[in-house]
Amino acid sequence: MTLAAQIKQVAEQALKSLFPEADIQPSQITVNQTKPEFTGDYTLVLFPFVKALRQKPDELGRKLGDYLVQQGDLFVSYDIVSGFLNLTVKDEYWTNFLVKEYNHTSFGARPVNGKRVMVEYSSPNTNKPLHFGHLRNNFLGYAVANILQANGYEVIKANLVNDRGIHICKSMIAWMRYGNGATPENTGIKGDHLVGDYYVKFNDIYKEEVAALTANGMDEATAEKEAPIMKEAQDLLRKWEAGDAEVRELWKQMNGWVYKGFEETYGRLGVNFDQMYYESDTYLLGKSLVEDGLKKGVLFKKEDNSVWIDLTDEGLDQKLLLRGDGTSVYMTQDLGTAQLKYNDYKLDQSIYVIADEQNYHMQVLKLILKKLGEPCADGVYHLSYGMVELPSGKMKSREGTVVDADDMIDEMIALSQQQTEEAGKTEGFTQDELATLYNTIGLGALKFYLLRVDPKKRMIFDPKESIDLHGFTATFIQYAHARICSILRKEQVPMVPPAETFSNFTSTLPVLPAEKKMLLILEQYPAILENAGSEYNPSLLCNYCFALAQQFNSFYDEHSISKAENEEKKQLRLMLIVMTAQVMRNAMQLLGIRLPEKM
RNA sequence: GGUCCGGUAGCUCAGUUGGAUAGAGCAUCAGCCUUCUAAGCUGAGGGUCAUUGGUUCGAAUCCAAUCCGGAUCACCA
Repeated sequence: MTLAAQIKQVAEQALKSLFPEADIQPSQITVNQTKPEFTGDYTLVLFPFVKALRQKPDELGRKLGDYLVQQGDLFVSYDIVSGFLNLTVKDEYWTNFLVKEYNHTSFGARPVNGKRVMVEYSSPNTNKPLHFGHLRNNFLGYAVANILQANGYEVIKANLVNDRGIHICKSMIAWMRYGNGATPENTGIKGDHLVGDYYVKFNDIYKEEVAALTANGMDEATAEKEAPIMKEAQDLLRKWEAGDAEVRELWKQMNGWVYKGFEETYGRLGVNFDQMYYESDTYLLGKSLVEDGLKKGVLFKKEDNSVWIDLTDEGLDQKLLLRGDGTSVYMTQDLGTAQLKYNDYKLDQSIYVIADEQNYHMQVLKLILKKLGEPCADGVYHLSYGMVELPSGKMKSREGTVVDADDMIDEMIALSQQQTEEAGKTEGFTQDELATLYNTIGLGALKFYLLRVDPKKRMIFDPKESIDLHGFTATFIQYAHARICSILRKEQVPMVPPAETFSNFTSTLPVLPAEKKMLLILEQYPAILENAGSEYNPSLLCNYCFALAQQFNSFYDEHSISKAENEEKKQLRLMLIVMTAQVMRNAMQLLGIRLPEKM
């Protein structure tokens, strides 16, 4: 149990035994960390009780404070400041905590809870390369999956690839018309980029053709439908659906190029998947669900034979589930895929990492599953995140106004190289080690930049401003970690010392303020990790790690570790920094960010 | 128009069920490297928490209304 929770419990007990006649609700008890300008570690707010107990705040505080200090073994003293009971925890608690946990490699992780959850993320279209917005999705999904795992869940990372449909046909038709047999091999262009180039080409030609038609007097709406290249793309889609061998062959080939490109990018990003789903396999699913729904009377048919669900009593609209000709729509296949996932893995929870533009769709999906009585319905959770936009607005791959993911990675690595060289910190590294270091710093900065903001908030990225390597960044945390490792190397203490290393440590001296600040924050890690899991919010770990590194840097500045005042302080501080580095590594690893031992 | 999300320092963002004088980073300014890594530390300036009203011992936080920004409401995916 966390210290804050313990204090809450002890306070409740104290109130009950001091005022047995009063009705104290646990929810009334608020325990906060004491503000730095007051003495104390944790603070109990007295106001909620003054009325019920008919006590003046300060009197109540004295009674409570006396009781807590005398009866319990947690506090050494208390202080009352206008209605706030500031409690100081015994040094003994802190040193015991440190000795017990300093080399605990999985500190904060929770035991397996027997629940299985799928995190679907990335889910790219195969007609273009990944851009900056996809990065947020990938980092978020990967981090949330790790965080849930650390919270005891069995996690399956899934990727539902949108490999069929009109978008890929657009790339295909442009390649057929203008490609001259271009391949990644004979052009040297990465496969996903090559296919993306033809997607852009399609849109250029399409625009020209529409312009030509309107110039001849056709109205725009008709022109958009009648443009030859669009009709050819649609024709291609029909052929694809009919199983035309030639079309399928080209489709397979071009998708193959894209997959190879994606694989490379995923590798650089450090993300991976346990289960791939392809829409070409799943797009026909869901029809049987619709049939069942009709039988159950949950769905209804219109005159033209199309199938609908009425959600007006939920404040929503009617939603189409099957076209008049019996073909399925997006929602139909999503229903089927939800069922498929559930049947494949018997999931307790199914998380979809999808941008907030699909909030309505996901809300409706869950609702329909519920109305159909599907067991997977309750577990469906939309992890909705805000889109990454440019100062000029949304990124549009059709118009080529995107920040490409591969380019961004290259830029970040180059930036970290440049700044490392400028700082003159390249000595003592081999070329290979430097390459690894630049990668660690560059990708760390990129990931942290995208993960540090509350997922549901949209964010604006200005490509003109490079991502900072100072302040609230991964670099800051990496640097603190490297400093710790440097001390440990010097003192010949392993990163994870065996239990006997500090077995002769005994605590006799007071814990100093800077030391206690670190212990306070370290003790809070398990609670932060749990929160990050229950809220699906990696940014909590970003904030936490930054605060921890900040605290360490202040500590480092104020107290020497190697040349501590005496042996006891040296040992205590070594344990302190061992644990700090361990917690940093654990938390950052969940975010997919590595911490160098030297930088 | 309906629904949902957001509005906190010049900029980017924290602020965990309502708690003390609203905090970080960037940028600006002033200090700190014969001492474990200065990618760091210390300090200063900078705020009508969009607006108004309400709830109460207490509101950035809860409620209502208004203003601004965004998303969505397809026989698209």
